[in-house]
Amino acid sequence: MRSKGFEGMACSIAAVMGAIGDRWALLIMRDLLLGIRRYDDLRQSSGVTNATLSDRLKLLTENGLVERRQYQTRPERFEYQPTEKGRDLNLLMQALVQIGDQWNLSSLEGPPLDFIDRRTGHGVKLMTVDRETSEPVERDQLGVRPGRGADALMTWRLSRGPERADALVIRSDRSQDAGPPPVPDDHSSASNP
Amino acid sequence: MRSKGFEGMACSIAAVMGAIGDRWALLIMRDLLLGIRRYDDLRQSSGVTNATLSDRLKLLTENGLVERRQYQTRPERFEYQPTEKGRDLNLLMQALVQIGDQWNLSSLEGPPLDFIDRRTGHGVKLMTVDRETSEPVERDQLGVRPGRGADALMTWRLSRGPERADALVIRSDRSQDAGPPPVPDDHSSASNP
DNA sequence: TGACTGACTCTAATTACCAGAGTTAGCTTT
DNA sequence: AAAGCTAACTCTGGTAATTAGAGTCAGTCA
Repeated sequence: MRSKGFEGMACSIAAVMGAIGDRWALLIMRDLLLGIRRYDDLRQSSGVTNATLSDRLKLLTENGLVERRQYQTRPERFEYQPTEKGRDLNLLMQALVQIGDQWNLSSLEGPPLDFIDRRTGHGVKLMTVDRETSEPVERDQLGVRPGRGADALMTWRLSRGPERADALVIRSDRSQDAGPPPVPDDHSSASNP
Repeated sequence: MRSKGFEGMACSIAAVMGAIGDRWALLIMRDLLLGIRRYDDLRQSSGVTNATLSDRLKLLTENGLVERRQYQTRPERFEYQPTEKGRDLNLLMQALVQIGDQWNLSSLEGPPLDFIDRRTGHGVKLMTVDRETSEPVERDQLGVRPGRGADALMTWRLSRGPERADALVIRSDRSQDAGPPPVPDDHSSASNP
C-alpha cells in the first residue's frame, strides 16, 4: 500500500488524496478527464512508465474513479474512462489550474489549459460563495470550523490554530486551550472526514 | 528529486503538484493553513515521521510555499507558516473538502471540516462561474480548450479527446485528427502550463 | 514472412519511506 | 548537582515503491 495511513484518516483532504493515490494517478486522471482513453495514449501523454501506469489504472479502478471497458474482442482491447465519481475531480483540476495561473507558472504566455463554458465559449473560474445565497465571499473572510464529522484529532488541530490574521481558523468557543493531542500516536483507528 | 519529470511539464496541474511535492507535503500544508505552526504539532497532527516532515518542510520552504521563522533565541526555536503563495492552496483544500463531501466519505455525520464566511458564519462552497460576468456555469456546460501557453504536447492531448458527452474537451477547429504524439519520449525539454 | 499495434508483465538498479533511537541546547524540578 | 523535560531536529537500517527498458502475447496488415 502506498504510504500507509491515508485511508482511515477522518479528513476529506486526506481521503480524497488517498483515493487518488499519488501524483502520477492525478496526471492520469487529468488525461482521462481531457478525453484520452487508450493505454498507450495515456502513457505518452503523462510520460509514466508501463509498470506505474498499469498499477495506477488498477488502483483508480478499484477506487471507483475509473472504469475499464473492452471495446474490441478479437484481440482483446481495453479502454479507460472516468466514472461519475471520477468526474467529480474536475473541480480539483480547475482548482489546480487556477492556482497555477495565479502563480503564473505559465510564464507570460498564459495558461496551457483553459476551462470554458461550452455554451458561450467564455472562460470560467472558481469562486467562493455562500452555500445558500450564492453571494460571493471575499478571500480574507474565509474561515474554517470543525464540522459535524470532526473527530478528536481534527478538533485538536483546530484548537491549535491561533486567531491570527493569517490563519484560517475560527473557534466558536475558546474552550480548554492546551492539553496534549488526543490519540497522540494512533492514526490507524482514527475516523475523521 | 521526487519522481523526476514534474517540474518542466507545461501543465499547471503537474506544476502545482510538483511544487507541493507529495501527499505528505499536502497534509502538512493543510495543517499550516489551519494555523498549526510548530514542528511537533505538525508531526502529531499529520502522523508523519521526523525524517519525512523535516524533508518536506525543507522542500516547501524552497518552493516558496512556507516560511521558517525563529521565534525564540536562547534555545533556538523555529516555527513555520504559509507564505502568500502557500495561502493560494486554500483553494485546493476547499476543492478537496468539497469533493470529499460529495463522495460522502464523511459517512453520514457530515464533513469534519467546514469552510465558512467569518463575517456571517455561513457555510461556503466553490462555484464555477463566468470569468467576466460571474454568472454560474452548469456542470455539464464545462469544457476545456488549449490556452495561449499550450505546447505541442498539450495540443496533442486535447486533440485525442473525442467529442463525447462525457468528455470535457472542446476543439475550436478539428484540425488534423491523427498523427503521432509530438516529442514522444522527451519530457525533460517540454514547457507546457 | 515480416512488420506492427495495443496492452500489458518482468527485471534489476535506484530511490524513497518507515519506525524508532539519538542529538543539541537550554530550562526546570528534586 | 543530577535528572528530567522540551523543541527541533538528524541518523540508521530495513522494507517498499519507482524507474528505464526489454520482453510477451494475440492478432492485424502489407
